Amino acid sequence: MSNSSARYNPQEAEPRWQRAWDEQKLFETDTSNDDSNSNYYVLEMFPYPSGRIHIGHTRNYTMGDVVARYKRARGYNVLHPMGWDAFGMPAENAAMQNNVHPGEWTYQNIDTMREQLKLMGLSIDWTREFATCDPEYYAQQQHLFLDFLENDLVYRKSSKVNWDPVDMTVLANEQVIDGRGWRSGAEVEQRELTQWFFRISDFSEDLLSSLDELEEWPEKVRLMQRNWIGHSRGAQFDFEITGAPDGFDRIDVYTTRPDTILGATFVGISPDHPLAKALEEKDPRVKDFIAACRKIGTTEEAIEKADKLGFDTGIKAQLPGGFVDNLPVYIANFILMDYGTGAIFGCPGHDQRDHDFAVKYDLQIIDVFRPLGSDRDDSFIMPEILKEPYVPIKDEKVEFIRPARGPNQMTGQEAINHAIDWFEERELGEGVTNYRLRDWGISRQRYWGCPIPVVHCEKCGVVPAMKEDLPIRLPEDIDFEKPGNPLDRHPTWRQTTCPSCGGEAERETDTMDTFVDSSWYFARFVTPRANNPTEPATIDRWLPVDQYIGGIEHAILHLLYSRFFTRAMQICGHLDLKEPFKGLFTQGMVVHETYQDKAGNWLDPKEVRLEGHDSSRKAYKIETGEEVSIGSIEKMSKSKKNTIGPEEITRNFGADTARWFMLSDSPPDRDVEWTDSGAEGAHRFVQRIWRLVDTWKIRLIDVSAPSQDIKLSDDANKIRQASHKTLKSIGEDIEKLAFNRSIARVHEFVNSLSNVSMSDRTTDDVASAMCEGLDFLVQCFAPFMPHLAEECWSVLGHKSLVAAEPWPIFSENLAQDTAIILPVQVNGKKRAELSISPDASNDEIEAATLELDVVKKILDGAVPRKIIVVPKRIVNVVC
RNA sequence: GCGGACAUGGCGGAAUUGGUAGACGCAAGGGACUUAAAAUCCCUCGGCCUUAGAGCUGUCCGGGUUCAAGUCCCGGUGUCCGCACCA
Repeated sequence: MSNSSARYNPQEAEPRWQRAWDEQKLFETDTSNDDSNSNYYVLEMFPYPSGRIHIGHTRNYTMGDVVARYKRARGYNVLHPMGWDAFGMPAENAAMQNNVHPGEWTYQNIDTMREQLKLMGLSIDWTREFATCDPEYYAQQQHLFLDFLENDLVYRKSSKVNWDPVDMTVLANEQVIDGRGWRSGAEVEQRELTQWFFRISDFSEDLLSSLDELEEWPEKVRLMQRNWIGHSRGAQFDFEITGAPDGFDRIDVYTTRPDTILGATFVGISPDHPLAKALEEKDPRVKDFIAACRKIGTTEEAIEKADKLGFDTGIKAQLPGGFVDNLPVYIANFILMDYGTGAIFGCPGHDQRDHDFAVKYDLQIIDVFRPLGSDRDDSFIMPEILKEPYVPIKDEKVEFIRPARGPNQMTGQEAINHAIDWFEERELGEGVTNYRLRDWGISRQRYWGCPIPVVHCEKCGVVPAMKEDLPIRLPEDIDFEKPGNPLDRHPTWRQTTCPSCGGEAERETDTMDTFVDSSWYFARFVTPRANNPTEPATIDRWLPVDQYIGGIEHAILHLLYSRFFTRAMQICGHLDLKEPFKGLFTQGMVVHETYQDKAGNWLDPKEVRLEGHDSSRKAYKIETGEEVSIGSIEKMSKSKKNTIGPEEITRNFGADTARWFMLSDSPPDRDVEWTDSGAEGAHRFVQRIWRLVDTWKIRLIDVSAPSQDIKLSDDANKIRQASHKTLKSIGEDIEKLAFNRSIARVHEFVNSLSNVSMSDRTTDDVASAMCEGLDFLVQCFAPFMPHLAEECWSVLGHKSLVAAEPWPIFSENLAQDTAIILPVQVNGKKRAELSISPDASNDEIEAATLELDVVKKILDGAVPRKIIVVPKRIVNVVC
């Protein structure tokens, strides 16, 4: 069966070993054990079934697979599942374009992609597979929704929402990027709709402060989440107002700079502020102004260009006690209703935006503090004098000129705290913490999503579905002829009875945001067929996920939602922890060169022939011979045609080569450039290992690895030292996910084993050390190239599967060198090397150093001032 | 504007966290084997040099600390990323 030819044939061997693993059910995990210390959960972000696996997926899953196989060898009970994030717009788009049911399209894609993934030889427990569009899964999600409803974690409100006019659905704030829909790219409009919201903002403080404990997360992701949650500390207080409509006698404002209150020269309110709305009804000019504000788009460009617009309402504001007085109240387009109170005071002396506004509307500019050492005089300063606002950096000390006369110095932060105290002492206002994070709107006006399990009853209002009625299934017979939500116009699906009164009622036709589906799937994998969302007895032995791996693009949305969901599930008793992912790793993308012809059309790498190298490289279109330009290296994308399919690589070189190449060279968190020569190089290495093993197999038939206590010849000992050293460093590097370094160590090990010549004169102890060395080698690269490893393992005479073997036992003693080489510096410059026993004392090293010819020559009889010996590192002679 | 990260040969990147800079790989050049090609094996591969040496120089630029700096400190430059009318 195994081929004994000089070349390894992955096309033949890979499926054979995949079958062997399957037959032994090697990767099926028993989650019911009660020894949670030996459990290890490694998970890669599950894919959307778009149709084909792309190379980026492959890199992601290979990383997880290396960890899974390594941890399994280290004796852990490893859980490594796979599923499908299967609801979403593309299925509906396909339905509209090709007249195919979204479900059919999705499940066909899943079948294709599962086959593609299986070619990679991943150690996945496929018995746990599910798709989020399986009714069995979304039934449990509906169950969670009802629990959330009971625990007041979800609510309904009418609000202005982001409406994507192309996808014809609502988007969460997180899904609006530069004012455009994250999927469609269409400019988002504002609409008033009644929507379901998850109370994520109630958890702002916890979500923020717990980030500090996520030590195995990249600092970058934690920082992005910190910024997104957006903590700010300030003061909230009321202005009294005069001249306003009945019922309005004060304006509540929020500020992070209460220390500038004495420089306030106007008050501004949002066009959506209740007071603005009241004024709008009485005064057509206000109505016109507000309409003008709404017209301005929310895109970045629009905001950049937009002028600061203000409308003087004629109302005057003052702080009780007369500290500031007679401030004009403006409606201003730059004030957001959903941050703080929707109203501010303006201090043009110390804020750029307020300054712009003041200049435009000719308002007073007053400064409150100035840089230390400034000799400006203590007086009101008009716009022409204070051309720029003075905005000190946070820790900068400033000198206050109001209210105190004379020196009054403190840093910005001290001043803010001081001002909050000032407000509180006078009972004018209070310190308030604000967050940027808004509640998560989850209603989507789409078909292909999880139905929200509630009904609308004329008599009883909004009534939750009964848990025994779950799942509320999506109807199969749907019509995609018209845009919008097909559930809305389905002839019968909406009609139901009210669970409360039994009368006629209508189903909710909105479905849940697909980010809900991915917010708890990791928990479901532990007991994927349970009759409840989780099995509390089992789940806490497996969560949190020990190592989660995925793209940085999910740094905010998915990872923040999952953290919220875990907390919400804890409140509902489905599990008992707050943080779902203990270790997080964000992997880089696979990128490729781009090619473009004269007309600007992108070309597939397969259509291009390359010539020359370095700066004289040229590319030609194979079909026409026309020279085409070589563009930048970019993320693989269909639009730029610079994609390479995983099958293509598997067909040419086998899965192991692809796996090896994608983890070589580039550190896993950085992008890796796919190049043909790199892939060929990886394949050459596969064959090189095969030759090494194949060469030695005959000689090793009657030999076994040397036992620990046996003394070996120097040659044999060197091999044994290299084996144990390599074993250690590869293990450490895999633990750190430094796959590129592990791979370099494997290369070095192969280089050194290849230097051992096999001849008739090879002694038995060398052969014995080689026996151990080759076993170690195969086990070390097995997590990376599992098929080749099995083939080598079997050729080396083992009856077992290497995938089921424990990691070899490392011995510190055997890794110990008999002599080490110390670099010798004189005045910090390397001049010589010293070969010496590793346990030589510093005195012995000093003495040996001074005996070196080079050192003697340089010293020329002089006595060195100092000799620095760093054990096992370096010697430096100072003279 | 605010916040953050990074900068090492022709290229991707190592460097035990202050201790031999350039591991390992890719590309390139030379040689061996072969009728030839592929495959394989061996050698060279940061720069400089009328002194080819255990020589000088060299990790974005300019300073500093240290016996010793790619690594630490101060000041610049450049690139990339996140957020952004957030009061």
